[in-house]
Amino acid sequence: MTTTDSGRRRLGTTPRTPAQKRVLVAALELIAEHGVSGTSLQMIADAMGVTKAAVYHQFKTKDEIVVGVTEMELATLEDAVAAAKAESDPARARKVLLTQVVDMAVARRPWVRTLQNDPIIIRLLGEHEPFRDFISELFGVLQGDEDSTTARVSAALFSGAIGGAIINPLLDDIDDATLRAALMQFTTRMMNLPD
Amino acid sequence: MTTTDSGRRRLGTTPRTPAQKRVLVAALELIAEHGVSGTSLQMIADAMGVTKAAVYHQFKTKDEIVVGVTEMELATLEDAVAAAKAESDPARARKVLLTQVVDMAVARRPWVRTLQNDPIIIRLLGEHEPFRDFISELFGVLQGDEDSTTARVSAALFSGAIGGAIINPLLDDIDDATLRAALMQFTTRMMNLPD
DNA sequence: GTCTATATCGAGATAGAC
DNA sequence: GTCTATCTCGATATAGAC
Repeated sequence: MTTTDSGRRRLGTTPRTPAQKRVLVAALELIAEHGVSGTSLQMIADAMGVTKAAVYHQFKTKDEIVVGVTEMELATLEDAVAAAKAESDPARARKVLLTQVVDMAVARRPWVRTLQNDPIIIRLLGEHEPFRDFISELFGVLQGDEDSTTARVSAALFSGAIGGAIINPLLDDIDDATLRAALMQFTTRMMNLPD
Repeated sequence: MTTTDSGRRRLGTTPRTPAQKRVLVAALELIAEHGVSGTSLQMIADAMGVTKAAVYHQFKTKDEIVVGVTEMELATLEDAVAAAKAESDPARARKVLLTQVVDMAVARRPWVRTLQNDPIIIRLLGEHEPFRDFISELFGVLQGDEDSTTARVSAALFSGAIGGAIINPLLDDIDDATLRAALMQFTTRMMNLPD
């Protein structure tokens, strides 16, 4: 199925040709490292071993590529949000979601920084409706459907700590498993979750 | 004086003409909003009401402007680091430093995101020796001079949480005082500091 | 689906007058 | 200290052949 329970169109269900997927994969890696503004179509084309014109044949504008890449990555969280919403207990729902978010963030360290901080992605997340809806749904679960200031600050601290810690050069030499464990311990303590 | 106890040259002591200061102030605001790559010299010139050539007369390259802006902002933390190092008790030293860092981060919300996440600033912080030395000194105090994995993860979580929370759109409508209090409560709990 | 070639624009940067 | 004018390069983007 391509729609969620709330009627929203699932992210990542846009049909893509193999050539389009190759563009998105190449663009993802470059954008994660250099940011959107720092990544040119020439760099993407070079990474693929083709010319700029070939890339333009797949996507009409650079914006479409950025949207495509963002959509592809956010899609990995769709299942986590769905699973969390299926839980009846809000605390357990948060636990389920947080575990998945931490896993995803650790597995994709470089991209998380860009997703959370690149000025162009930020603007995109605010202006592109499917992204807005998804983010809003995700943070809704994180806040446990209560709109207290404390809940919002906790959710923001959580996402900031994850995003910030994961890309801090201080932690470059810490392996994924250790980092994941430390982050889970931290988030569990911060957000008063069940073990 | 322009050197620290450890012999390092203090950041922010570079002599600047008034015209240079005007450039840095204009550049700071633009870079904070659009990132380094997203800020052109034309944008800086327009914001100042002069031409590009006038800007180039003050700084030979865009890189020098970026270095200048970064130096100017990091300089606001020099006093905090000095005060912290003057404390004999490591726990109290961290407390002093954290308080100042939180204050600075809250007061300069948009810039903190760029400082921590812009790819070009990141590279600069790693390559420009004065910046490397300062950052290293700052994190040294944060870690309390013990090199355990836990201390490093805590320091990284701290800086990530501050940076991430401060610019999260979720918290845009929370006033500075409330945000500062929430961050202090969080950091105190996270890093096992005295109240 | 990919190519060569090209158009157009804006970027960083410089020369020299005032 | 600022200006006009200009250079060069690389960016996004398009046209049309294979």
